[in-house]
Amino acid sequence: MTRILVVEDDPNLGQILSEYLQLKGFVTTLCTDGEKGFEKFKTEKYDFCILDVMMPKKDGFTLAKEIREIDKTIPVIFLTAKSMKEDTIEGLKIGADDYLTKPFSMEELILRVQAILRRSGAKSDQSNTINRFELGGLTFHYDRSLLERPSGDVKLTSRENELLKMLCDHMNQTMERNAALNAIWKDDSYFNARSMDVYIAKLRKYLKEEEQVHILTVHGQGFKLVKVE
Amino acid sequence: MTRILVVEDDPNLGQILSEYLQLKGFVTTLCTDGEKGFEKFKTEKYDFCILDVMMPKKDGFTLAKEIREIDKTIPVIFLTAKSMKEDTIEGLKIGADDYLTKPFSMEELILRVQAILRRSGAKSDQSNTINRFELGGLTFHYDRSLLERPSGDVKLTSRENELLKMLCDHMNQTMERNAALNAIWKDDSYFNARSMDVYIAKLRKYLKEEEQVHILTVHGQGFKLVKVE
DNA sequence: AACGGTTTTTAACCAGTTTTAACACCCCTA
DNA sequence: TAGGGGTGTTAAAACTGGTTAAAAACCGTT
Repeated sequence: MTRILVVEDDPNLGQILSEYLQLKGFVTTLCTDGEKGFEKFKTEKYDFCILDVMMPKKDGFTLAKEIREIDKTIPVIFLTAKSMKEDTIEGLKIGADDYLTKPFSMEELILRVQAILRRSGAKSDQSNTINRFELGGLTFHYDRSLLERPSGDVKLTSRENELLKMLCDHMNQTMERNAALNAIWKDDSYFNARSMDVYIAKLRKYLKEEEQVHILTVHGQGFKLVKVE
Repeated sequence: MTRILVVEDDPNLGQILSEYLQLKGFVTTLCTDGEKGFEKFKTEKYDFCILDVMMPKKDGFTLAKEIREIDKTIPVIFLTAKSMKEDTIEGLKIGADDYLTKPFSMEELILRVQAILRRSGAKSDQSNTINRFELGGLTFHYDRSLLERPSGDVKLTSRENELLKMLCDHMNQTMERNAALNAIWKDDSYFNARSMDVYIAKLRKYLKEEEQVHILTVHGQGFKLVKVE
């Protein structure tokens, strides 16, 4: 799971950006100015920042500088309206990982984010991710692809494992179909969608014995892993 | 020391490039087509790639794709005659770190190389590979091709040794099939893939007595050496 | 060059995983 | 309440990997 902090003062663009990233399987937080962005960054854990350069109250460069004081290695992409030389230089000094000049295509943004994540290696995906989930009387170990149950453990296949992980990451929230498909199947085609339905059925079978936990469908949207305390 | 692989089909440009980089303190290898470039990459260790996009036999994108299967994090700069949009997208998909459109100044190239190296951190010094891995109650000595076990040590053959090393280097992450095949077998053909499966089975047999450690398969992707603490 | 032991590849068959397909059912809306 | 799209379920098909053993390649020694 990759959590992205999006700070963009244009609410429309910010919304579109945020939703598109979620569709592609990322978890995002949107802030509309630099100060709010910094508050968010201090209270929650993020793996990636996408920052507008020109913003009221606190500009993107200043924000990046402050963020980098807390986390020196977090990847940062700047969004900038102009492609001026001094902007580029300034950004590089702070340690920007990439630049996008408005207007840009969503596809290009996604590709750049993925390129940077690939380069920065698995260290972020690794240490940040939760590996153990308590599901009532069951325990799910993502790293071991194992679901521990009183009635006997289940070795999960990789698809089962990824899907259950994603449901757990969205515990008590709706996990959108397209987000899961893009994150796990890398493509939200019709057949992959049906494939996912098959896996949901399998997971339901595994979880059946634990009454406190079940996967419910949100018609037309996705699935929700519900845990009753 | 930073070793740069330069693949450029124009011998004049390639020569100038190569010499200029050497002047700046880099160690370079020049290849004049994609196939030769890939051969070089497989047999020697590099820290950086500068690839021409349009080349005979094997273009820069294809080459980069193959290189990235072996080393996912190695920085790549493309040299391209045109600055077309689809080229950019295609390059980003593969994970380009930067672009230079011909003609470019040598100075600009150097600056971009340095910027990327600064960004990707001081991990260029990989000449010191780890030789000893603790696998629960077992100890794997790569340099001695030896797996120490309570029940008796195992002398590993070179394929066993390389494969176990690669799994250990990717501890708790997925080691991709193609990456291993290209790195160890130097070729990801069908039969080599099957050969690898045979070796995975052998390693599993050696590791069987240690419950904390096992190789699990990530269907369609590769294998993951998991260590439970 | 021929031998014997070791390592690696090839082959065949089997087992497990994932996708596709088909059909039934449900939910929403016109 | 009829219709269409979304979902549940099951089973077969397609694909990928596990296992074993024999064949081939390799290597040092004679």
